[in-house]
Amino acid sequence: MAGVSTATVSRVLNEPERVSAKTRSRVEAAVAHFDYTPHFGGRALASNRTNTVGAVIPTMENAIFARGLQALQEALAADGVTLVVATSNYDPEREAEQIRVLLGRGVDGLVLIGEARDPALYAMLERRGMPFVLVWSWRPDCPWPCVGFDNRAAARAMAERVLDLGHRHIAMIAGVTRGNDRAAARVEGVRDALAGRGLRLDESNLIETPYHLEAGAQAARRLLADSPRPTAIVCGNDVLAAGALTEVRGLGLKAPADVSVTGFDDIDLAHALDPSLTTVHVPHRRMGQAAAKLLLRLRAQKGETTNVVFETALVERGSLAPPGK
Amino acid sequence: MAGVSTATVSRVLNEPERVSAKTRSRVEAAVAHFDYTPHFGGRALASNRTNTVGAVIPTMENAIFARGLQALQEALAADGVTLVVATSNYDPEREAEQIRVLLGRGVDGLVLIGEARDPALYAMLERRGMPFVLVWSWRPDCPWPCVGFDNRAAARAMAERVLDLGHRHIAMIAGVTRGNDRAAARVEGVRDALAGRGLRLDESNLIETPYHLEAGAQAARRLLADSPRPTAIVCGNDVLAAGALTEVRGLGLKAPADVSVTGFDDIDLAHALDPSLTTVHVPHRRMGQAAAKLLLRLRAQKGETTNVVFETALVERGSLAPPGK
DNA sequence: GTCGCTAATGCAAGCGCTTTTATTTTGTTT
DNA sequence: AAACAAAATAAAAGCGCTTGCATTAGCGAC
Repeated sequence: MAGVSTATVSRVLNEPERVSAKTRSRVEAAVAHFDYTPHFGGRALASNRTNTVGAVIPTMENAIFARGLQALQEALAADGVTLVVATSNYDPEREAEQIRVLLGRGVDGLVLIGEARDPALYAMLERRGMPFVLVWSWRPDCPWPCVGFDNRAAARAMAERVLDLGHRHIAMIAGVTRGNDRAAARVEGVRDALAGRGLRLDESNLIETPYHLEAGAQAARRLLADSPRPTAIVCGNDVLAAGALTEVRGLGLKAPADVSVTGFDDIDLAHALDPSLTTVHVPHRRMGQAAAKLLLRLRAQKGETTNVVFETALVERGSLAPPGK
Repeated sequence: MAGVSTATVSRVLNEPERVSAKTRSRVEAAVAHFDYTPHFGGRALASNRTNTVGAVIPTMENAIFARGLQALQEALAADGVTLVVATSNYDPEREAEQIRVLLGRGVDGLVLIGEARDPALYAMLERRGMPFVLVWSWRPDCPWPCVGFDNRAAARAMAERVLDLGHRHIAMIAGVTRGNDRAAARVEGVRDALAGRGLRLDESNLIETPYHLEAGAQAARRLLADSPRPTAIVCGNDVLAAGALTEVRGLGLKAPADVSVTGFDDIDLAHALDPSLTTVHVPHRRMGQAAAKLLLRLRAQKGETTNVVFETALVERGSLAPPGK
């Protein structure tokens, strides 16, 4: 209709500046008239690019990843890149499988949560030259491009604050650490803090459990049945902490008077609780944006990779107080 | 390597039963050996199918859609279909744009939230023969394939329960109704209930606001500044209700003694609150599964479409009580 | 007007797969 | 063992786009 070859149409769509203004407007008119959309497959086949990146997250069901993901998506969209999200349900095998699915879908980049992962998988990604970035996790000498924060140091800081307030009998409700370096690092951080005061987190004071409200509640029930009761429960995550708080109330106890509770992540819900939750604030959105930026850079040129580390902040709210207060 | 033509490889991958066991295993060995993944673009180009469906949701940031989406994704994955999610941030123009992006990505089906939408958009989808299903919304004579529940009836039932308990001065915090039929239907439902008792929801007792904790809190502050105070605040959504509850506490009032609060959606958080939230339970997961099933059917054959309606249930928890109790 | 140079466009060769059609192999029947 | 049918495989033609290269148009200088 515009009286030009398909090559010109292609150029109008992809590099408009290479086409004269006159032809371009004619082509654009035809495109608009026929409501034409380029065929994705043809495009992918010819250019060997899909302008798609994939992310595998543990779950969409709790809000932990939602905000960061949203920011990631927005930042990618600004560069015309679409985000495809898959979930692993915190299962390493399932994660590997989902990564394969995404590769099969021709993504040209990956965002993965955390670092703990079969080396063979990393090898495969490198062999294929697939750019990827790890988010949510960071440690001083991580060999992969990553954007995150120091889970261990943050957990340590939180536990130290709890100790500073005078707590000595501290229990922890952690996420499942298998295949989850963040959960594991948070446990280590708490151990670090306790060790600094000559204390230790023995087995009876540490419960690992999936990140669900109900699981947090159950864990709290078990911990609080102990005698003497712990005076503080440090949780690996806000959802667990929310569950714990609910259970504290359910047992007829008062937080923080009878037992203090702390969380991690600072999801919205944290200050809707009563008492509002003392937790570790994590800059979800900025992490998502930084991840997008880094991944786009990796994709464009195999340039140097600069890992990005964010600071976390301890947010003190009502759920933490000195013991017996 | 397997000594067969590409045609045979293709068959092994797509219709294994059409290939003899011997050749098949040879091909599979070669596939495994070279870690071969079919090229997505080639596939899409040749078969004109991407095995991808798109969903446009308002936001990932609050948990409302997370669970349903997760279920949708799982159900689609069981059929080898990948879900691509885009967000509109409750903005109709942005939604239209995202739909175009997804079409451009060659999705072969769409899941959209709610029904309110430019007719031209529906026309375009039909013209292209693009299968789609509407979720989260249902009304008796919806002309499009939909899977949802009757928001209006559910809101009405909730408001009637509030009235039954003796409340007469009822206020409402609703979501923004522009381009959001669910939010609008919920307001209508509350109006219906009030009208049934000869009452009405006048302007000073209805605040429309985005679905955020903080917005809910602010709205509650304004409503509770009224004199006399409303004895019950019906919220269009659990997040708003959580914000309202926080504010009630912040004002030094007690729920439900001074003011009852109700929500809608029954997100997890609802029973972690104190008081726990009386709300309308919505079968998110089942909705997601049903949407997947319907969409896959539509995609396979342009057969008859049976809309699916789910029942909602009023879940009474601590935040609702008779006035002054 | 012709020439040379650059900018704009067209030509045509794939990209890696699926699918129809043709051919070969295998198995069955007589 | 020949003849045939059925099953398995190969051959080859695209699918709709991008892109390197060839061609043409446009334009200023002589």
